[in-house]
Amino acid sequence: MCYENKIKNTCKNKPIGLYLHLQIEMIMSKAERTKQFIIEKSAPIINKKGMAGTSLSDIMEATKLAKGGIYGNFESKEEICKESFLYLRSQLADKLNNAVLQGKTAKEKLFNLLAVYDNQNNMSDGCPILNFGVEADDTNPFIKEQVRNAILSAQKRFSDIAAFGIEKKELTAEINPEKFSIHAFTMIEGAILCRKVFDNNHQMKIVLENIKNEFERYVI
Amino acid sequence: MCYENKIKNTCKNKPIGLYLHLQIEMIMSKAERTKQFIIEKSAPIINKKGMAGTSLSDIMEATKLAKGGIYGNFESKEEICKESFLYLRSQLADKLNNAVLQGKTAKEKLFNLLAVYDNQNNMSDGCPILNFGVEADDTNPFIKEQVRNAILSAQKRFSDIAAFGIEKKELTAEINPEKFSIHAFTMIEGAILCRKVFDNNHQMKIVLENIKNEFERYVI
DNA sequence: AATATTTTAGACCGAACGGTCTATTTTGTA
DNA sequence: TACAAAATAGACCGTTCGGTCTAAAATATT
Repeated sequence: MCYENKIKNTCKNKPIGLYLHLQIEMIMSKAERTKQFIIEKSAPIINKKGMAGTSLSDIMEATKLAKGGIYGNFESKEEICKESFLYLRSQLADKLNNAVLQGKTAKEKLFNLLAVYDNQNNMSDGCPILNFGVEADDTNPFIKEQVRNAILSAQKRFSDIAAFGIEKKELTAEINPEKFSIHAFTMIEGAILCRKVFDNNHQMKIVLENIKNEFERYVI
Repeated sequence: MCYENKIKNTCKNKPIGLYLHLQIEMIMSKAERTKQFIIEKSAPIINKKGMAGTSLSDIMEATKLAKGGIYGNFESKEEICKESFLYLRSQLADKLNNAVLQGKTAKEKLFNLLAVYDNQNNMSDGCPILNFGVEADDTNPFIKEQVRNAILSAQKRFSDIAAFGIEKKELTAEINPEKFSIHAFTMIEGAILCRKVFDNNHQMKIVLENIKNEFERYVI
């Protein structure tokens, strides 16, 4: 069976295009593009059904590729899981980092950041930190370590905002950036669990309001 | 192969013993006792490795029973998973409820309750709400519903304490029991994730301190 | 357009999966 | 102690698992 039109083949010798992602596509070999394609199709499924719960046939179906097409690009299902987590993590991190960058004041930065968590479309199959973290903690040391890094980055986003607020005399020095970041992050992860289990955003709203209140308590 | 000494067989006609669990053992048939035995051995494994990640051979190994011994008492692996969750949930609920009962004042009740969450031995393979909730949300409607119930019970424990505090004039009526319970519960679940991923209790300590502070803010 | 290289399809593999069934053992009753 | 009923062992079942391999197809190079 032919598999043309599955992955558009961009000739290496084409003139450099206007858009970064097209340039990247051009630099990438066919195999690299297929690899990326497999990750993009697999990641949401693994995020949803879990690593153990996702089979190779799930991945074959999502990509419309046969076994050979998968294993020509990855050496194991495990590798697909690892790369899927890194992909999901960076996708979400980009959104969160952008949101922070859009704000000028500490308050704007925080509120923008919280808005990303508020909108479940930004993590429609759940938070990869939560999903992979819960599954990997007892079974997969590599992913466990990646989740650790992801949590620290996520918390640093919060503590950086608090520190920025202190520096800009927007907040009193009494706020403890580390503690604030831990309160915010843990509550949000708990609220993500509740959002998935209850299929509504009720508890998330209350949690985000509480984080805002904690912040406002230190506004000068 | 013989399997005596695996499960002590208590004769139905023995005089009623002093201890409730022995009485219960006597009332139970052999099959009921074996069923309970299988759950007790399987639940920690399923809690740890997940439902999809636990195989029947894992359960056979843990119980030292053959396939027939398992399937004579359960009709599917799914049923073992369901009953394992209910078992883990009730085990933990008992500890938490007891802790609350030991306290006389609202403050004592809350601090006792938090102490249970603080001690990771009380949930050595992780929180079943978190573990089962994350896996079941997209794949298992029955367990998803049970997790919903478990979350509501866990949160009610917190809001009941706040309401009790108001009633006893220990707290101002300004505390919102529902919101307080959501802040506390979501933060603790997030902290449990961090505890498992970082293999330490650092963030849990900070979270519990924050919950206490929120409570103390309303103490009259 | 011809050719060398890369990539993919899909048949194939052994192992492990969840689950069934019957002969045998253990248990409860008398 | 004998016997009926209940419970278990383990061989067996078809299916699916993750993974390999080769011939064919697509791609890159000339």
